[in-house]
Amino acid sequence: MTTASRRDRTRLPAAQRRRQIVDVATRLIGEGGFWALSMQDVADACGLTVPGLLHHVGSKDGLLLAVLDHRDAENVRSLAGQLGLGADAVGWPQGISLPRACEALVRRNATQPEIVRLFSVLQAESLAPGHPAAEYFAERQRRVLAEFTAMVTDRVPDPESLGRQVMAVMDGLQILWLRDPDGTDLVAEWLAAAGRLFADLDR
Amino acid sequence: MTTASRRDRTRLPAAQRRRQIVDVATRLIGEGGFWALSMQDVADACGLTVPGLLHHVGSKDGLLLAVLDHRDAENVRSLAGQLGLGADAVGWPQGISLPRACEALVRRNATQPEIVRLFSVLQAESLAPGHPAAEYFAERQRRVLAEFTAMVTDRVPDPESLGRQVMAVMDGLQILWLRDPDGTDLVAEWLAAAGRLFADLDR
DNA sequence: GTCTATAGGACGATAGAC
DNA sequence: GTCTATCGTCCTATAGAC
Repeated sequence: MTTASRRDRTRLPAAQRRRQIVDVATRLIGEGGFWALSMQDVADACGLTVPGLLHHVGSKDGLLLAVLDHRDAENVRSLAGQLGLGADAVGWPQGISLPRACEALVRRNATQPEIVRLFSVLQAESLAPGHPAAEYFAERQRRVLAEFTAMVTDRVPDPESLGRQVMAVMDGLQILWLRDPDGTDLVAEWLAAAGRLFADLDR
Repeated sequence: MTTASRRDRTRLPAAQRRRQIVDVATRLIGEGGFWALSMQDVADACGLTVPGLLHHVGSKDGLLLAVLDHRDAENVRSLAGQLGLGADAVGWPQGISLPRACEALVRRNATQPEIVRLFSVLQAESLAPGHPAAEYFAERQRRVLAEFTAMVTDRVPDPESLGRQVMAVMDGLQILWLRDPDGTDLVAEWLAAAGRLFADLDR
């Protein structure tokens, strides 16, 4: 348990406190999105006052970026482990087919709806030009598209188009699933869609 | 031009004033999302004070629902006209194939990115349980899925699964397109995806 | 029916003491 | 590293003028 029901009065080391703040904020943003997030709620859950919280993250936007950076690192680490690859790969796993990589990604996402909701909500929220995470998600979209495209280059007529369609289906299915978790089987829907998308891919 | 740069002092009929308010709010929500929307900004753009604005829409949530209802009506009307059908159909056009209906929808969406962004942002924002538009989008998702499913029943093995994939691709492509309008051709990407999704559909 | 004036409560952020 | 005090802005509600 990293939260505190009332005021702790404990003086934590900076790194440990920061980790606690990121964990709490990840949970709260996943529940209500970034705009609904109150610094007061985060501070309360950490046993801090609001200025105490701001001392660590600078601003509400700074808190958001800290959460996103931590999730990115966590995702890369976890996916590399799941695929039996070394954790030294800074970005995307090498030497694996796009269908296999996507399936691993979807299977992992299906086990953590709160994290998926955090990304789904923020990805759409950040379509607004001035959003604090706009540049983060723009860069992320460019990076993922480049990785997906590279994995099917020379194997299909239009690799970039297939890459976009794969991204679109994964993101779109996540939204359908989050709004109706019991009526939608994320993994099954993805595998069905993948069968159609990757039909003409030589494996 | 339905906005006012300063205070108008004009006394408009209720229906006309309401229409003006909805138009202004539609634009502002499309630019920054619902959470970033300030009632003060809406009132200013309409030449009103904030309580004057609230008299017409009741609350900020009421304003949001008024915007969504108006867009729904507008979309149905426009799509029916585009497909050469009567405007008496309350819901979805009858007697038309799913691929044709989707193509018409995508072609129309490609001409109005601001409206598409409004729906994309709100759809994701409303994944948060307490969001004022949560029930609206949940109902909308059920309705669209039922309509899509009905249009391919008895023509594919798993009509509901295909319906979900079609919804997912359309929503997902819109997000990719909105973040990179110049690098993404929404209609072309949809047609390419549709070719894969509807491959085994007897037309 | 339509609007102005005003006030309450919550939020993000800053300055400065300990 | 954490606190108290304070500011400006926002949404909402009420009372009452036209």
